[in-house]
Amino acid sequence: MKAEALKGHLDLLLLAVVEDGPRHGYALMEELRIRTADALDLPEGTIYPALHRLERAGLLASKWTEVGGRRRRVYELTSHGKGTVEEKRRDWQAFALAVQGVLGPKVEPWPNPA
Amino acid sequence: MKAEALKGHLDLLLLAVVEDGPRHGYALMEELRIRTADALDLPEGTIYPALHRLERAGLLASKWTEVGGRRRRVYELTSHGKGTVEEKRRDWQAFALAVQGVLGPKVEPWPNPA
DNA sequence: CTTCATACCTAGCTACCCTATGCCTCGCAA
DNA sequence: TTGCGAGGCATAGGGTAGCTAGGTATGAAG
Repeated sequence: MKAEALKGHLDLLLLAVVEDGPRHGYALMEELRIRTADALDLPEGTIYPALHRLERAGLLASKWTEVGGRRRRVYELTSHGKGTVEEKRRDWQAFALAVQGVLGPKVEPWPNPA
Repeated sequence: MKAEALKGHLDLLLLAVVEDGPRHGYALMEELRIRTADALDLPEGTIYPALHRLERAGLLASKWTEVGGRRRRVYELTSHGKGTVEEKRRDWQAFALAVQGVLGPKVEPWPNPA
């Protein structure tokens, strides 16, 4: 997976996971890796700055916690973040549909679970 | 459509269109716009440098033509480009599937034409 | 006691898309 | 005949954002 591919989509991924419940950075990293079967194995230098950016943007809020002597910064969606994640979902769908449209009928779209 | 969303995927889009037959830059621009119903309306400053990059990388080859007093640079896929576009298609599918997997069952995948 | 996993941070690099601008021709309208 | 829009190409410069590589610290396992 080329690095550039992720650009502009990472925020959505992080927000979407946090949407399922508060998470700390390291857990987000792990969860992205597992939910994508190692397709997205993002380094810490990607995750942490992104979280800080999202917090600065008011989409996430964090608080420090202590678990077994280890400090964790736990993030959760703000109300503004909740709106934004839905917007970004739609943006992704539009983008993916556009790309798929250009690629044409040669490719198999992924299976429809419906 | 945020600008960053495209990063790392433009090459595939351009190669995929040229795969359908030789095209010049301006035509590629128009075709991307039309095939995506205006979802991807890319400026010239995006298209032309990308084409130069792809040619330098040996994926495209160009020749100048003259049509109605207007010079056009027409691009076509090299054999190396043909291999690369297939590889990039697979990369895109893997990436899109990964993102969709993270987004979870909340979103409707696009309709399956099959 | 060393190593590994957990857990956080950031300066600097790099890739690449976009803005803004410039150049040229043709066709058409004022 | 002078403008102007569309067609057609090009590039310097800027901004964004992910990654590399380095740092700090704890707890568990060897």
